[in-house]
Amino acid sequence: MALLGLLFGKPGHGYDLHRTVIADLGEVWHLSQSQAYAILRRLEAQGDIAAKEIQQAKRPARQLLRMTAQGRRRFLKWLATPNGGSTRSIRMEFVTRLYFLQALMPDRVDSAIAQQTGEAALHLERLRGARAALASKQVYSWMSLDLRIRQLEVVLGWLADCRTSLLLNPNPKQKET
Amino acid sequence: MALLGLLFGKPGHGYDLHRTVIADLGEVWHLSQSQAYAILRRLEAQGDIAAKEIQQAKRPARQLLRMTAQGRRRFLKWLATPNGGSTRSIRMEFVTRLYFLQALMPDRVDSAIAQQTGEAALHLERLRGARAALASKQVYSWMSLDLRIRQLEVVLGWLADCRTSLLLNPNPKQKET
DNA sequence: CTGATATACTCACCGAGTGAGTAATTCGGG
DNA sequence: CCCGAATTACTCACTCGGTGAGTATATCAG
Repeated sequence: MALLGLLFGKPGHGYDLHRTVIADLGEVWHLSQSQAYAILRRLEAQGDIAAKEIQQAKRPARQLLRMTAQGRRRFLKWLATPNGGSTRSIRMEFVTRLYFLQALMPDRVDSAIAQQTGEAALHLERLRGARAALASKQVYSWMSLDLRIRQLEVVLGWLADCRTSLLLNPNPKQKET
Repeated sequence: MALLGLLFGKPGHGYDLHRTVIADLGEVWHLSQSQAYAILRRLEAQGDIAAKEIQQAKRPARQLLRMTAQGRRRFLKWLATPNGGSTRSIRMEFVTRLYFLQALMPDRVDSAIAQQTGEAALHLERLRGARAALASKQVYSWMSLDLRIRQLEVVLGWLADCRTSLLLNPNPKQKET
């Protein structure tokens, strides 16, 4: 979805998309070049992006990629979908959503954070319930769940801090690594 | 490695191994049956386990699996290897190591926790360094790293709590779900 | 006696991810 | 002016993680 989103508005080449992800979201995703191309092939096969071969004088042809109408729909839908209670997906997908929201529709950043906070709080309650329901014999399941709960608690504080720092510091202008 | 470890000492069937994982480590790993069999096939291909076909009167043959000497070496090596600084691998692999350590060599539990704490603290320092080194432009990489740091801090507290609760409550006797 | 549950697997498929390789162009330095 | 290093732009082969459905038999409760 990050690769798809980078084609929002302006077409581009696989190579550049990968470089942009590295530069802007390098600590969020670890994306190898081959993986990027594999994902782009899939997006094309699904009809979310379309490629145009551009013949060049001396170099081999390059593929200019653009988002299709379907891809646009899917991207916007993804952009509005909260990321549930997995810490991992919050650290990766949710941060990525913030990246695009800030760039494309900065007025929605605040509500996205609020929405995600709600999701996380809900999930936290479910996990607390599950932890309480575990038999005392299941020590290791309990330990694992307990860690997840503590981490979600941290996420809630982090989300609040994200909100204040993004509101104080609007439009951070990325891409200038 | 969890599947391999369950064959330590006593041979067993893929079916039972899967069930044991579900029962004892259900919140640690989410392992489908087919995935379990796939992993077992790989372990066999690698020579960590060996299968013996057991013909039965009316039913189709079952595979009795046992650990090989090589598998034993690999398992014991894994059991002594700390899990670095990924919160995920701490929640999953490290907890699994504790599960086996408690069952097979309970006297090593304490030092394993201490060792893992050291690893986590080290990693935490590295992450803090990386966060400090980030350009102020890279807002989203910063956010993601910041969350990882907060989560590792939580992990350190959790590890300390694990230690006290496992020492107070030795040999929890699993498998009775 | 019949239908749910338990036992014990297999198969086909997709997505995530790595590492190496290819092939051209540009650019800086001796 | 030429050589080598970096940059641009991509491909290939492979392994691992994971899902969902299907198969076949046996047991057991109502």
